[in-house]
Amino acid sequence: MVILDKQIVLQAALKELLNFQIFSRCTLKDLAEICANGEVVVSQHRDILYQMGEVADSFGIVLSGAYKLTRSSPNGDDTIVHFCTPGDVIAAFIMSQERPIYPVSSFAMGPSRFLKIPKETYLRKWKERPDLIFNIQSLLSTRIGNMQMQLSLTKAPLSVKIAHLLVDMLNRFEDHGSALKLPLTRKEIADNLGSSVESVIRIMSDWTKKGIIETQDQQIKILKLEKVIAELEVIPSVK
Amino acid sequence: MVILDKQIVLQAALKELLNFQIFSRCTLKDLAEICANGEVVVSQHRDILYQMGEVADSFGIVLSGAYKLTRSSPNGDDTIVHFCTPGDVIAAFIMSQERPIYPVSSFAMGPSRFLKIPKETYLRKWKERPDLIFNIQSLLSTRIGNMQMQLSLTKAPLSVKIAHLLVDMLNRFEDHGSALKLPLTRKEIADNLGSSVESVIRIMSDWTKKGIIETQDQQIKILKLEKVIAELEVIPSVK
DNA sequence: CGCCTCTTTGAGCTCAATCAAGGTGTGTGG
DNA sequence: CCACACACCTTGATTGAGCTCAAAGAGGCG
Repeated sequence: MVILDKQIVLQAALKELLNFQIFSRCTLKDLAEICANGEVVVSQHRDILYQMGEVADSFGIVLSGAYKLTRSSPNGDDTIVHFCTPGDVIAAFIMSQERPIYPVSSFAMGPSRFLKIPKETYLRKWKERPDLIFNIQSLLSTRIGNMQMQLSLTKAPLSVKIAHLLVDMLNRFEDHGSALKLPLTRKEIADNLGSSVESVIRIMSDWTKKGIIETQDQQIKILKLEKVIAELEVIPSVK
Repeated sequence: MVILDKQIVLQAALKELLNFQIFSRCTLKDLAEICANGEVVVSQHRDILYQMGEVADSFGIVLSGAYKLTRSSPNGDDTIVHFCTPGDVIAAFIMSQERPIYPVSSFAMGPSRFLKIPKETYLRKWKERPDLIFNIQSLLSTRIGNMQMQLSLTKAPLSVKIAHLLVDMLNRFEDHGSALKLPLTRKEIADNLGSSVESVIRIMSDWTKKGIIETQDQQIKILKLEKVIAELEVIPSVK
């Protein structure tokens, strides 16, 4: 009975996958193969999905909600390396390694769902499909592009970085209006940008006062997108 | 005659490729296929290989020397996104896109050599070889790992970042002793770490005075590796 | 010889980190 | 049900690492 349930849930998940670009050219039958022995994981806020350093025996795709990828340093503070939103793959890149190790930890941000696929399926099914690999590669290069952008912003003032992050996050959920569809705390923003919570708060409070953004229940809403984008163009005067 | 020359040069280059891990499992015959219509580009210091924003019709592998990947911002300062050393591929990740555009510019650092391969060869030969694609993917994930590491160092003091960079660069040329095998200016270090030249100089001058490093002709030599590594562990005291 | 790149040093200033303290809402165990 | 812990947000005061600006010396090159 439980097994039957799982099958049903999996079937439903497969249909969801069709919406994501990576699988846009797949049929349901394809997906059934590709996701063989897959399992839908339902996570609560702050649940851990993968632990950095563990041997990686599975990977997967974010179905709904969001997961943050963190890398913890010896002392307390960890860095958020990436926010994974629906359609994002987690750990797929390392599946082709001999004995893969998760390079980062993954935590759920709010209630989320994840389609977990065993490594074996990857080796047996994914490897044979260049089209899939390329799609993953293009996801990867998007990710790299983002990171490069972030790196090139290191010299920029904090307000620019925050603005950039908000705009970026908003773009991912284009269809859902001006509110970020995931609970994003100021601490998380700080951990992602490599700054302190207090500084982030100071800037965002300012924006809130000016009516540029609004926060309710950790759901950030951007009221005046133009103003946020204007922040991005605060380029120090060039001679 | 010229063509013959080119063929000879190419043949020699193919042999060099055998030393790199990506091709470790290839035969010379394989390589001849993979590098069909390839061409060895000889670059001088500061020569540009690829221009950010241009349509990408070729990619390739660094044979010797080094290239820096830079991303220039609207105002003057550009960021160095990656240092490519022998065995590194450039632009291979974007070859599978419809109409790829170089996302960064590539400049030679000192005299360097690059094996340039047309996009067409990629589409006809590389695509069919999952093993190659995986090797590229693993290069990519190494690159991502590095960037993540760099991101997680954003909060660290500048000295830690510099130390990290030096150790990282040294590890790439493991066999060649304690000197970095590429001309690396302080400006370039600054551009890579997102800091100012002056700050980099201040820290490195200090190290030079202490006899930890030595610079001759932009060749940085690490005299006391332990001391540099010790810098990495300057973890702010935790309560 | 003038131009360019790279390095160096000093002085002043600024952004954001740190420290400190307080507020709110939620879960949890006595 | 209260107390306590915990996660998150907020504000103020202080401080320092590193940026900016300025000025100059040292090769290398056409």
